[in-house]
Order: sequence, then structure tokens, then C-alpha cells
Amino acid sequence: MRRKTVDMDAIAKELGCSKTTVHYALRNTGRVSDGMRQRVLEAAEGLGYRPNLIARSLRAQRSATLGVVVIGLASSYYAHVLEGIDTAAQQHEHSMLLVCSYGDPVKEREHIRLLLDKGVDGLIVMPADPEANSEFYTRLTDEGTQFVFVDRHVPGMNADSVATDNLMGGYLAGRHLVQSGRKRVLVVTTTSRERRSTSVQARLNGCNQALQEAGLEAALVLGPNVPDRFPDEQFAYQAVREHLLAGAAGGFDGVFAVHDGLAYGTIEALTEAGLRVPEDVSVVGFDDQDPSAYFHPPLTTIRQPTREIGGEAVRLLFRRLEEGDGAPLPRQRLSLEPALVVRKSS
Amino acid sequence: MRRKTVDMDAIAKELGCSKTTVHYALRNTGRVSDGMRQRVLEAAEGLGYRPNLIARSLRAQRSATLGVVVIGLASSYYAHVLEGIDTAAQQHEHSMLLVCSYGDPVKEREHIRLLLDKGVDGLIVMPADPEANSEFYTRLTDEGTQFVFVDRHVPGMNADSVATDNLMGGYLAGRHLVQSGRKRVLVVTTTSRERRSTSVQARLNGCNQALQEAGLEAALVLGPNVPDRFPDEQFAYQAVREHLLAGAAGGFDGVFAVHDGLAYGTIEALTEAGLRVPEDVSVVGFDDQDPSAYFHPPLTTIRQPTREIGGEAVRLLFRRLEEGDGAPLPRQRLSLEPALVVRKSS
DNA sequence: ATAATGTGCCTAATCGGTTAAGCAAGGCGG
DNA sequence: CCGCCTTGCTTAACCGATTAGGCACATTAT
Repeated sequence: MRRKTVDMDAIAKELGCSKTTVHYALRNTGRVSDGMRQRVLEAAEGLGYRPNLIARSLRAQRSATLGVVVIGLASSYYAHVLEGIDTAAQQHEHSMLLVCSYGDPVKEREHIRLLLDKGVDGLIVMPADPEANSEFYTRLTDEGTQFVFVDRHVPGMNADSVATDNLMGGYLAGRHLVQSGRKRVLVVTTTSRERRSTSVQARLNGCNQALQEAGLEAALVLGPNVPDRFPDEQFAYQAVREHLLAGAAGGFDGVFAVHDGLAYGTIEALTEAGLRVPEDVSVVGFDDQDPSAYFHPPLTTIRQPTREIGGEAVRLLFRRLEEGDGAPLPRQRLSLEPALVVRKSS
Repeated sequence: MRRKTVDMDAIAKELGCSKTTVHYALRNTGRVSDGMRQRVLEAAEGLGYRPNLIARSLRAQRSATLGVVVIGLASSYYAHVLEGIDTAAQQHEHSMLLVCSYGDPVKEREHIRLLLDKGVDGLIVMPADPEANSEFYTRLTDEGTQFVFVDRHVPGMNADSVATDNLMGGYLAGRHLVQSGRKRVLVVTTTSRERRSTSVQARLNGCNQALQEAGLEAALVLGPNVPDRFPDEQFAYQAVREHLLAGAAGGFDGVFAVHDGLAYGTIEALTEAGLRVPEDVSVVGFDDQDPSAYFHPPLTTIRQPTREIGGEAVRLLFRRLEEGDGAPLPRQRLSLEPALVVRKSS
């Protein structure tokens, strides 16, 4: 059964007035007598009128819709950021047109194109590979598309972005290890591609900064030379295991894993080697993934302000969408503060 | 900077032909000479033409967009179902307009209205409260809206739905406990509202069925009388603790928790009381949430086919959207098979 | 040679809501 | 009584893609 079309014309016909009058009455604009307004509202109610927002969008050149491109949904990090976006978007009476790129920058481009063709007012993007698409982004912003990037700042881009203050996060992790009396810290990182990412690099730098402040030497880094993209956990397990077998048993007493998954694998390898966590080695993760609170031992980690990241992204986007005729807004790169969550692994 | 409008008219003007010809050339329909088609394509490329999908939707009365309403995003169950939906929708060249109801049936209604006003072709809904909104759903389907429900079957509704076969899941859990030599099983359920839900009831029934087949008596159920909506884990901890304090120490040797969160709390209470898992009591959960594999001991649980649920929902929806002029399709209620994941808690 | 068919392109209407412009009636001041 | 403003409503033109219908000319069939 096709939905029967109860549009403004139908109401107009019903009342013997013009479509324009119906429009003015319904939207409470223009000049309509109280009596007429009343009759229109009643007729609309009676006929079950619903506005066609597609038509409105076409005319208004605005769709009250935001395009959101994420890498995936499976991790709780993404999910919470998205909830933050959703909540804020709802407050602004906007909807969310969501697609996953699954980490493929080509697919990401196609999705962005599609979303723009569908008339989204602005875009919030978790870039799959900022470098690969940076030219593409630039072209679009030049044409007037409003972007906000989440999770990663895109270098050389004149667009707003929101991310965790990874430097601060790394610093918190490092300082915590120092304050727990640790002297030699090992940082566990992921595969080469990931390692180049600015966020991971910042975490490492932050950690080293804390070590330096305490007069300790910079951390030894595990992970740079792995060509393939292992699952974090498995990679960390193997890397730490090999490191220990290579005779580094007494070589470190603290570990900062730049992702919780890496911490899980690390602890597994340590335990297997007869080292106790946290007595012999303290381990600090990053992300506060769901399992971390339940891990054995419960993992000390750095929690990202995920919901806020999403909310701020929306706020930044609307700031631009509502941009008056004043001077163009300066680019904003927000770095939100993460928090140390102390549990039993340190 | 406003995006400059390169529409079909612009191309037509450029070439001195009509908009219709441009349209035929671009969409490869109608009758256009090869030469003209070529010139149109080049001009489109050169001017950077992009189709306005809003206009297309208005005209075609189809938007290539699905509306998706979920309760939330935070749990990995939702996230995976959504990934399944996203993947399948992408295959069908449709986008996903997503909103969260956060469990509020009133908000859910408003969102559904909005999505329909925005012209979605169909809806996939995780009902916040099937009973509360069932009349609303019925009215909409009567008007021709296509629904597919996910996670819960809506009683009395003439709409398709996809969910886990909870009866089977409960049966698998129960049978596994039986095969582990357990004789007296306790089922841990949640607060009253949740308890009424058909899914939880089905899990319980399935479990009892397995017990019955083994000639054992039906499970004792914990949880019905709790008025408030505690967090699962905390509730289970308290309930099991009280149950033990009430002198039930030897009263059971197996537990089926209808959500993993309940299992976590249960195990905590058991361990605290000096009972060993799985030696003294086997525990089986449901959902295979992220922490379960990392729990101590790693939790035996029932894994739902989440991605498939999302994919099947989309498939069912398209079956209806593409419905020919043939006889109306019969309602389908898919129950997908869950799987037992054996770990160390049993 | 004439009719039938096909080709290549165009005009105009449509989808439904919005908006500039304007018209007629009533009120008011001068 | 005339000019001017206000009120209440209308007409028509958008927004951009789609589509029914049609016209002129070329090709083929009869």
C-alpha cells in the first residue's frame, strides 16, 4: 500500500485556500488570521499531514543532517564517540547519516562524496588515513565543505579537529610509572603503519617527557619493525616474549602499552615468564577498553574523554555552520584531557 | 564560500543543449547520440558536476536511505549489529540514517516520525519497549511503512523481525551445564522489567528444557523481585551473595546468567564466598561481551550472531522494498542460532 | 512515392515546501 | 475624500532531477 500523499496542497484543497496560506499557518510565519490558522492546524491534524523534509531540504539547501564517517563501530572507543555525536546532534535537531570506512581511505572518499551528494550540512570524519586523503580533504574545504576531524588531527589541513591530548596521556602514564618507583620503562607500540601515527608518537613523547623530568632515561620502544598488521594483543605477546627471551629479564620494571590490547598481550607474556604484575613490573595501558576493568589484574590505563570528543566535534561543526558574516573563524584543534585510571596492574 | 551550483542546467547551458539531454547522457538512458553523450560527460567532468540526490529523492520518492533506531551504541552487541547493517546497506547502495533512543520509547517514536519525514525507504528498529509502542508501529505499517525489528520480536505485529534464537541459546547453556555433570542449576536474571522481556524468558525456558531432558528439576530463578534497574553486575553480585548467606551454599552447582554482566557479578560473589569456579560451581553467561574472554576465569558463554542479525535485517527489509506486484509477503520472524563458547568458567 | 519506424533532441510538468511580489479590502490620518 | 499603511490572502517562481509527450528529420518498408 503506497502512503497516500497528504501534502500542503491537500490541506489547501480541503479548505479552499492556497498552499502558501497553509504553509504560513503551519510554520507560524507570514500573515494569517487566527481563524484561518486554526482551521489549517485542525485540517492538518485531521488529514494526518506530515511535512516532506526532502522537499524542504531541496528548497532550503540545508538538510538538518550531518555526515559521519567512522573507521568502524566494533571498538568501544568509536561507539562512545558516536554516542557523543548523536547526543549533541539531537540537541541541535540534526540527524546523523553514518557510514563506516573500515579503514579504507578509498572507500572513505567515496562515502564522503556520497554524503555530500546527499546534501549533508557538514561532516565529522575519523580519518582512515589522513595523509592519503589530505589532498582530497583540502579540495573539498576549498569548495566550502565543513569538516571536523575526530581522533586524529590532519596535518596541513585548515579544518577543525578534536582528539585526546595524547601527549598528556602519555605523560600521565609515564609519571604514574615514575611515581610507582619504576626506573626503566618499556613502551609497547604496534606495527609500523600505526607507529607513524601522530597519536601514538605523541603518547610516546609524553611518556618520555615524564621520564626525563624524573631524571630517567628515555623508554625503550618495542614494535617499530613489524611489517604486518597483527592483532594488538597477539603482537604484544610475541614481542614481549621475544624481548624477554633475548635476555632482557631484568631490563625493565615498567611498561606503557599505547593501547589496552597491547597491555593484555604484554601481561600475558610477563606472567608466562614468571614475572609478577605489578610486583615485578607495572603495566599501564591506554584507552580503557571494556575488558580492562575485568582483566587479571585489572588494568591501570588512560581513559580518553570519548563522549566529550564526539560532543565537541559537533559543537565545532555547528560553530562553522552558523558562522555569521564576520571574519572567517580560525582553525581549532581541540585536545581534550584524558584521565589516569589506577587499578591493580601498577 | 558557498558551493557554486553545477547542476544539469549549467552543463546544458555550457553545451547549448537541453537539461533533458544532459540527464539522458549522464544516466545513460533515453536517446542520445554518442557524440553528444561524450560531450556531456566531458563537460560534467570539467565543471565538476555532482548530482543532487535530494532533488532525485524528491522526484523519485525514494531516498536510498534506511532509518535505523537503536537503543544505544555503547554495548558491543549493538555495535556489531550495526556493523552488520552498515555492511549490508552498503552492498545495497543505501545509506544509514542513525539515531539512538537511549531506551526511551517516546523518544523512539519521535525519531521514527522524523526519519519517515526525512524520507527513509524503510526502518530497522531495536525497540526500546515493544509493548509501549506496538500500537504506534501498527498504525505506521498500516500506512505502508516497512519495518524490520531487531533484537526483539514485537508481539502481535505484522512486521518482520530478526533476533537470536534465545530458546536455543538457553538450551545450549543448560545442556552444557548438564554435560559438565551439574545437577542443580541456578538462573540469574535481571530486574522486573527486563525479566518480563520475551528474550530473557526464552533463555530461561531453553535452559529448563535441557534440564528436563536430563531428568533434572527446573532451575531456581534469582532476580524477579528487584524493583529498580540496577547495573547487571552489581545486582547479580548482591543477589547471589544474599542467596548464599541465606544458606544455599550447597544448593546449586551450576549457574546460567542470562547476560554476561550478571555472570561477572555472580562469579565475584561466588569467589568471595570461597566457592571455586568452575570446580565447585560452573557459570555460563550470555552475549559474549568483550570482557568475557578476559575475565578471570574466562567466561563460558553463548555468543549471539550479531553481525548476521544486522545483515539479515537489511535483507528482510529489501525483500519488502523490492516487493513485486505479487502476493504480499508473509511475515518473517528469523531466529538466528547462537553458539556456545566454552572457556574456563565451566 | 508514401507510410511506417526510428533517431536525436526539446518543452513542460512533476515531486512538495518555500518565498518574493502583489492585490484587494479595511482602517487611519490629514 | 485622498493617500498610505496594514492585514489576509494569492500567484508564480523557485530548488534540481526526472519523465511523459512531442516534433523534426532520416531511414526503411511497402
